Amino acid sequence: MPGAYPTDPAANWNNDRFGTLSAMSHDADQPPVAAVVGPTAAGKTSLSLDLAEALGGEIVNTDSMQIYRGMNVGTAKLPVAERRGIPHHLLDLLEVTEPATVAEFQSWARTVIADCRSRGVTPVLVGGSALYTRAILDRFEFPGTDPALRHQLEQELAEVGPEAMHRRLTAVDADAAARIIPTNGRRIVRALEVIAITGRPFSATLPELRYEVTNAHQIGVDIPRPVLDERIAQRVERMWEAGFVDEVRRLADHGLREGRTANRALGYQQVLAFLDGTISEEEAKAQTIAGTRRFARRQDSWFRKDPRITWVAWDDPDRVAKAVAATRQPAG
RNA sequence: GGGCAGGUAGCUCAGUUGGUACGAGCGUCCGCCUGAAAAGUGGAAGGUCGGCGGUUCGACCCCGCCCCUGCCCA
Repeated sequence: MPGAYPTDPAANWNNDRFGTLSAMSHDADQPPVAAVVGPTAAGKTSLSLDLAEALGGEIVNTDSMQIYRGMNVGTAKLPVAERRGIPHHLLDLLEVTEPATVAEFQSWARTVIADCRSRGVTPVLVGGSALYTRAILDRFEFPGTDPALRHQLEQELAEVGPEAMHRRLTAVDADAAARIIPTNGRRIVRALEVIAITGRPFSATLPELRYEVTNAHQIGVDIPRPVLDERIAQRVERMWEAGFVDEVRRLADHGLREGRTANRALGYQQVLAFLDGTISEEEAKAQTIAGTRRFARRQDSWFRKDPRITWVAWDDPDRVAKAVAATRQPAG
């Protein structure tokens, strides 16, 4: 199984991190942008391949974890041999020790999208990271970040707790504080960071549902929860059979534990706990299944409230045709 | 056949010296989310306290019988 994936990014055509920079055109004639969304294990990958083939498109990964080199089995990354010769972008760009961030991903993805379109190719985005997809397609502007400051705030959070930090936030920005629940330390820290950096109130909130990228279309894979739950259990089972534990062990040797984001990935964090002796292997597997189901429900609630998404049933025989039709609809 | 322990929310278990179940974790459902998003976080709905009978003003908690589960002795 290992070896089925590119290990040397330079030899892999996925690695277009420094791809052609072409300004995003607002020309309505250019190819549309398709995005296949939905919960994990619903069948996004397969639909996206069919869609890309039908449209002569290329795949753009919008999955926050498949961007990591070496994280293959656990992220259900499609092996090169199964990609049907279709170019796949934004895979295997980072080492597990490197943090991934939405802002960076947004910029990479937009560059790739513009590049595809400039060549007359339809980008087909695929991934279950709802925030990433929205950050790419909608109008998102991220205030900067300051690692040192962030670190300091997190230190304080660990010491005094979220409520105390929240009171601090209230003092400097009552409006922002009112919108953040006092127990959500993560968001409180980010708000304080942004305020410190910009010297202005933390006004960053989710923008309205409006495409910033022209002629974009989202296709959601609709699947009943009982079916999805079963598929998740089977997928995790197969991951184990495919050597998932070995993959994690190998990545652990490459610093997975020291990472900021990669080691939080579903399955990886559980297997790490198993390797550290905190839980048994069976518990690791069970927790991976449970965690993935929980995640799938969270994804669902994100996508469900986006009325722009065209939903197609996971098992609809005409789903590809429907996805093609949705992508070819006039922009709007 | 006898003994012991236990049968309380979908699951694992707290709890009431008899006065309307104070429950908890998990799950389920619903929600929030701008540089960790496969992360982080809030809320809600769920129980005739194994069954039948008795004692009592009143029982999930006491008594009797029965059923089920686990362990032990024959």
